[in-house]
Amino acid sequence: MAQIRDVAKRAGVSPATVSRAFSDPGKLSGETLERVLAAAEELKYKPSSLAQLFREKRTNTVLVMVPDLANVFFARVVSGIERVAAENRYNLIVSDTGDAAVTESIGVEMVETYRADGVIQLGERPLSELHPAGLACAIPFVQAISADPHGPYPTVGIDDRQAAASMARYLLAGGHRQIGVLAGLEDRLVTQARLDGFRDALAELGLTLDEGLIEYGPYSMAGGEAAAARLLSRCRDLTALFCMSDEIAIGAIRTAHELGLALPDDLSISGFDNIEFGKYCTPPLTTVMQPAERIGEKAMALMCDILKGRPLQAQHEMLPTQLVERASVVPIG
Amino acid sequence: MAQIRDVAKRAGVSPATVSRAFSDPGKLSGETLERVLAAAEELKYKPSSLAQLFREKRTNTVLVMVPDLANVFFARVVSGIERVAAENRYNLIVSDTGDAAVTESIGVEMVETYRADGVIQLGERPLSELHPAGLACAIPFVQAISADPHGPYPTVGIDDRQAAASMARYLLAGGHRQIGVLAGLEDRLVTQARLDGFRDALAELGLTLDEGLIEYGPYSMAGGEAAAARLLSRCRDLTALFCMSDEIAIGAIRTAHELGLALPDDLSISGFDNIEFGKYCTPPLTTVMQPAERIGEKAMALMCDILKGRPLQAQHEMLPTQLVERASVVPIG
DNA sequence: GCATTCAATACAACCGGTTTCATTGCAAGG
DNA sequence: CCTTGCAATGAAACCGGTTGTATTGAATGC
Repeated sequence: MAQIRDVAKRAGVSPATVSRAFSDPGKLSGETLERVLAAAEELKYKPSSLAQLFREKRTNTVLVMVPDLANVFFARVVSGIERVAAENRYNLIVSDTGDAAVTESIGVEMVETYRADGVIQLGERPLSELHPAGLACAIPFVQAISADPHGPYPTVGIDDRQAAASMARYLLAGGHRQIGVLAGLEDRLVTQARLDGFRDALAELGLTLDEGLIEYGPYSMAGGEAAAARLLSRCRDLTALFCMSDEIAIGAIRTAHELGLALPDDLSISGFDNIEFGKYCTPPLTTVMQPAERIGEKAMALMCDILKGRPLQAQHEMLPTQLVERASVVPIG
Repeated sequence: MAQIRDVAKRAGVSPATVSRAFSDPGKLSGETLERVLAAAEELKYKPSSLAQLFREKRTNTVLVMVPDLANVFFARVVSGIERVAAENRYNLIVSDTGDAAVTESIGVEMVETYRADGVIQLGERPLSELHPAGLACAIPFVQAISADPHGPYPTVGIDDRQAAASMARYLLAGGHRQIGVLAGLEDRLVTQARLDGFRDALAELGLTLDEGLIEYGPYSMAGGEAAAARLLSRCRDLTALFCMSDEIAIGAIRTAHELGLALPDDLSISGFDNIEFGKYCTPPLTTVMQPAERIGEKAMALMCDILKGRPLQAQHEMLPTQLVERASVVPIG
């Protein structure tokens, strides 16, 4: 691979001039510029990113920490991040953090050792636990999805409480009163926020949530399948299931089918997220749309702002959700 | 951030000694080593990866080019790649190439400009088209999924022809003779390979494939939905649908439901890939398991071999598939 | 006791760009 | 005509590690 010195020699100029030909062409006389570019072209010269980045002390790379890459919802968010990253000529290092609790520290280390300029965290694993004091300032950090809007760092997500409340109202408007809740993992903020939303909607009708109708479990199809089995065997008079994610709902649908229930007439089931599969369920899943790609795009845009030193317009972006009416929820009776 | 010189000064040694303390501790006397490590610890010294990589002319990074990140199947492959990459301390730059045809060249450029050490390409987009002459030698390159086993570079995948044949035999053994084929995109090698497998199975019974029963379309749920609609309106006596991917099959199931068909009795539908959602379809999808994670793992392992200069055991890995019997295919009658 | 050898460590070059500062040369102004 | 100023370019330092080579000193052998 040709180097800058080779080009300089061929063009009869100094390396500095070649460097300037690319970074600040206006500084050169037209004739010199032409000669340099021609020489670079002939030698197929491309600056070594490694050398450039070393000099600049930047990596042009953002680390994205994903709890589960195989999860369609996260994959869509990453897809959105990817788009904006490409536009801004950033690379993405994608790390599947799995369920290990320690992995956050690698994010900090990646930045400290100059492997990434910033970290985007998907899902709920606040780095602040590890760097309690002013993490937001210490390293460029953005959290997306199920973010704590009261945390110290910028976040992008939806108003989980509001969104859950809207779905709950929809179920209640259909006359449902015995509504089981297939919540996700109990210790997640997002779970609590959505439960709060559900309670809000109940409260508007003067009702309260029967804690016995809540069944917790992993945010996955298998988790939903199992949770539904537990809940449905315990409570036999439910008319609807409020699921905290589409995957949980899909698992619940399977369980319901296996119990011989006719959906949606015997049991209404609602989801959350609006993953593509929902449309292809039997019956098609009524759910709350979360703008996954746009959340990713916004998160990366925020990261770009931070990295370029621009002031943030907002610390906590809340993107609009939308209730998607399909066939899995019907009015009672 | 503390630098190597700071540590050297504090430990009363030269920077070279500090460097060796990490890269080759055996070279130092026990006492010196201890002093250096203590100093590094106190200053919280971490070597700058940027400087190291620049010196080494390596990036410790592999570029993964994915046609569609939001596709669950690809996501699982990436997940497998990720695992092996992490084990070998490689970073992944993930690039969603979308449907643009030119994006391959960025892979080459990424390597040439020292942004990545090698490229793993998922799906069918042979870089060889751009670098016809001995690409395999020019840059470290591995292709996974629907790979051409006769190409010039290492590949990891399955025996598509064989796998398709096994599913076809299963359908035929169930007595099906009027089998529609929801093929993917016609111009893909993988599509042709699976069609060949289907023909093989027919030939074993002295039958030939009626080209009129093939319907091409995108490898997606929407594609399957549309293709099924076209095929089913054209051919009314089909007893089974052989789909080239689970997503296509899922789309077909939706169409069949909408046409009022009772599945699987009126129509058997088979998939290909074994994505998680297949198990949760109604009816649960009979399909061919492709070991997505293992393909990813193997692809990254191959890449590691190449990058470490180890000889490859095999140029073309074919991982075993397995027929997954569920409820969407039943014998005729 | 002196030469030889080897372990331990320091010195300095190097990776390939970018950038600061110095230098040159030409044009404009007094 | 000489000075001043600016545009264009070159020389060299620099980023922060790694590594080849030189150096030192102690141990070993004869």
